Amino acid sequence: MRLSRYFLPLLKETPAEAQIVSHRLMLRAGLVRQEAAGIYAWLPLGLRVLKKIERIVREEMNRAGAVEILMPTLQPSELWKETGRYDAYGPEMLRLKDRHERELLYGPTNEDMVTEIFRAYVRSYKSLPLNLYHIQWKFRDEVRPRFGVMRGREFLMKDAYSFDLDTAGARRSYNRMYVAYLRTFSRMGLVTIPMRAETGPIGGDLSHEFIVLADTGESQVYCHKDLLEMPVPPADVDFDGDLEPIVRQRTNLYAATSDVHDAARFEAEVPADKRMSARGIEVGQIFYFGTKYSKPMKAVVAGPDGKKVPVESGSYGVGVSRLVGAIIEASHDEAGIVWPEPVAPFDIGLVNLKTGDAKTDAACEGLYAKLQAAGKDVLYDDTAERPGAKFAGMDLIGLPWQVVVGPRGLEKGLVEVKNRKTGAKEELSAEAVVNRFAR
RNA sequence: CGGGGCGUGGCGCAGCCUGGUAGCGCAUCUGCUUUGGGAGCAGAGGGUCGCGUGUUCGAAUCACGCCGCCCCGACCA
Repeated sequence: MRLSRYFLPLLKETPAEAQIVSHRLMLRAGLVRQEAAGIYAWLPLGLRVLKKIERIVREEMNRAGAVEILMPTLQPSELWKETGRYDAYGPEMLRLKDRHERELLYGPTNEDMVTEIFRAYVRSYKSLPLNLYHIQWKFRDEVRPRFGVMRGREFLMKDAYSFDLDTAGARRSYNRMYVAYLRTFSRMGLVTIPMRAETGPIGGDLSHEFIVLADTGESQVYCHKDLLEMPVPPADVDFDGDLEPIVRQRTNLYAATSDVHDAARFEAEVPADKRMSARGIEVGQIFYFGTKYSKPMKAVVAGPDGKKVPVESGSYGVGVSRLVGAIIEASHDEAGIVWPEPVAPFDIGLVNLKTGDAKTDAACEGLYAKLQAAGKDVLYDDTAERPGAKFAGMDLIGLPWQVVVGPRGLEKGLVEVKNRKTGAKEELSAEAVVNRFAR
């Protein structure tokens, strides 16, 4: 992408409303624009990140055997009345009426609807286990939206729902999501710790929150330090096999959010030098809730004995839009964002220090073409800005690599490659740069 | 929902207390000079001060009402 033809509104000054660093940087780097409290428009650069995160989530869900669907944002009130949640959910649910005075709601979650879909088609235990997920916008009319996209009212969430014949099966489904989440967040460059958590209004009796440690996090968490060093399950982990050892390796160690924290147990179970208390951002949560929805909604299947039983379910959420903020909280410096490569909006920022200079332009065009041919996403700054402004802009938007081309280096036949994260710079020939990034 | 704060060119702010019809920096546009870490000079355009009502000869400024946004707390992916 040529910057001169792109839409990248960078802000030199920080908008007054933004308090935390990820929000400030998202506004300054032109990722999002706030349209109302907790409601954001995604600008080109932010959308690219959102899509990359979404893709990783999708790949790992599919790997774990979940099946993607897409449910609507608007739902009829009837489903929610069946489960009793229409009244129970309260003012956080946005309710509206269509022209025929029919009651609709903007979905804050989808247990009711997915259970309706399940019961409409599935009759036998032979169709189980089943895990249906979608990635869709949600709306929760939070009393107090804040922290930019970290606590928006409208947000993009991946929500998965598992269906099993019995509790043992449900436990296996839960474990699959547990392991899938470890992989998902790790691929985004995040260190997450699964923590025992309260189940909240969703219901159920087994739940873990996946927490990214960050000083600005909303949750106070307590855990065993070794959880930070746990190996991430490999890509070829067998999701049809026994995942219990992987899960237990972690759940054996103390980890809890403040809601369920037990100080006495913490001190008894964790040696003093291994105790860690910190702030964290919740980026995902998994629940097992059994027959909470299948019973009232009569989502039943015939078991091997021919008897109909309500299915055992769980739900599994990932805050996709929240992750954009969470990743920035976990990865930035004074100059701006430092994107982990897998979620960076572009792989490489190509900086032309002197547009209009024939040799510099030619060298840049050559690199731009070859790097793209090598499969890299390149943002080519071909604008007439001054070098200083270009450097500052590139650092702000945080692309992992900067390739800097100017007359001074070209005299020696060299261009500069800078690693945004380490700040390390090296001078290479244009050819060597292409080879560096070619796979 | 309780408490606090803010709303003035695109952005960041001053002016408000002590009413007299709007100012600064950045950005934008033009020209010249610059060009390896957010350039310099000269010039130009752009706002009737969130909305409404009231007080007053006169309201960005005072009063009342409304709307929007932010922060702290309780609640949540």
